[in-house]
Amino acid sequence: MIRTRFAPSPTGQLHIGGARTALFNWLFAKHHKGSFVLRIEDTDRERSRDEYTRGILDGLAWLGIAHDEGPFFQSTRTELYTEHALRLLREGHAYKCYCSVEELEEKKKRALKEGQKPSYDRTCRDKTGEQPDKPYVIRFKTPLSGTVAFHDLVRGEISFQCDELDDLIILRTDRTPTYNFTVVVDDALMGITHIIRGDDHINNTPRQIVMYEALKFTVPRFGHVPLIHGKDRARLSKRHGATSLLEYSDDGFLPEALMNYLARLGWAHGDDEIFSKEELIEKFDLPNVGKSPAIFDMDKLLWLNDHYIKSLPVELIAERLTPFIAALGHTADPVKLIQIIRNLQGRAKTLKEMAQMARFFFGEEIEYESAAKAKFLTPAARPILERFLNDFRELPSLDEASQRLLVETITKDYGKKLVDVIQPIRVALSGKVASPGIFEVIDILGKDVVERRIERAIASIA
RNA sequence: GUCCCUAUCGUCUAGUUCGGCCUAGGACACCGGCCUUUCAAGCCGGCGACUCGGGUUCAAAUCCCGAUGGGGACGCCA
Repeated sequence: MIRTRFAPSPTGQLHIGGARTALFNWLFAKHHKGSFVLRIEDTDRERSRDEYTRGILDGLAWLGIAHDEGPFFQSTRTELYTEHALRLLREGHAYKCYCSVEELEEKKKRALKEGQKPSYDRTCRDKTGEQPDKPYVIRFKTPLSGTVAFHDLVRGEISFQCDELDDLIILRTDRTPTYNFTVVVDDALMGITHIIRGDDHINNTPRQIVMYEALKFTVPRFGHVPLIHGKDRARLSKRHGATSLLEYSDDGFLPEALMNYLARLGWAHGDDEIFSKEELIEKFDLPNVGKSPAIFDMDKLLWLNDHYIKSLPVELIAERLTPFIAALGHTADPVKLIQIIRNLQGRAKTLKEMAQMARFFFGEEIEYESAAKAKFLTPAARPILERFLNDFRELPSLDEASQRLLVETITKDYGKKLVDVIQPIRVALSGKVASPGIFEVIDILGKDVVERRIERAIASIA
């Protein structure tokens, strides 16, 4: 059975790149009827924070990615790593290194200056004898020669010369394990069959493979997916806008849209653009993943979000929109809310924007946009509004046909165009020059509110 | 500096495995038109790319080599 994992470190928010890696792992596992494991790599105790772990968990849940096993925390598994590190030491695959941080820093600087690669010079590799009073780290004995090659599931053959690799620290002075070691131990012990991760890990792969071999573990398959870049073609970071997954939630994006977008970043299935979660599981596979980095394109995400706002069931949109309405200080009548959404679908690209647009449907007082008032709430418009108000009071029904007849009659009587009558009304009711269809607005607002707002608009002209 | 990865419209990509069906397809964005009570949406149309140079071949976006561009990695971070 295929087993994949997502192994973030809780040293920051779950960002778009991480989320996509998680998504690919999850889709790959689901596609092959396998299992998806979540593991939190919190071996850096300085920088790991519980709030980030929570953020990662919440983010994945929001996106709709559910892990089958875990979350496992590396901080609870330290004995395991120590045990295997000691085993390597015993079997001659690792050694104690007494070099101090300062010495190493010095050596590196010198090497770089002389145009050499800044890797560890293996001073302690062949030293014999203990130095009981000195602190030490345990380093892995990387083979000195030969090549390490592997078949990458998205890139094909990749090989490295062993002399490019240096002897990595696997246990720190304080006996805590380091990343390249824990990842090997855990992936092996957890039975991970396919490691799908960002291509920034390609360089780590040969180092890890030699450890798998020394530990006599089965080497898993690797697939390195390209990183996501910002507009400047550099790795995505804070300055590229919303980078935490949950920020997209707060900004009014739908998880359906984000999942669809993320999946299409670096992966394609012919010319298809729209994929439900089920379709993604059915169609996703590693051979279709591209090799070059993709640039995050907000416009396309917005387009997809817009698409899902229009196509998901209104009830679902209502449920998702409610918190945004609440954030603006309003509560919506469920029936009315559905009506409002139907009129705003196709106009708003995000839930946040939709709530903003829906604002005038709520509350008693509305504010006029100054440009709108200046242009349409004019002395010239006053008689039209008065006439409308007068006739509207007598209107027996708010259905579109009755309303249309009324507005058209006024238009004809004044020798105007439809737009000349409707715009002042629109501003009177919404405060803005742009709104959903005016008859729909009137219907949603209801007779009383319409009358009061027209009265107020007339009074405002004065 | 060294190593590794990568290269089709502005962006995401199809096509590359098995060279001809590619005068390179789709989508986003952009521009124009239609529709129209505003704004959107929708519909129709337009702009727009095989990084470059050598090969191989009757034929190359597709295969080979090189250059260049871009990215990543070189931590007692993950």
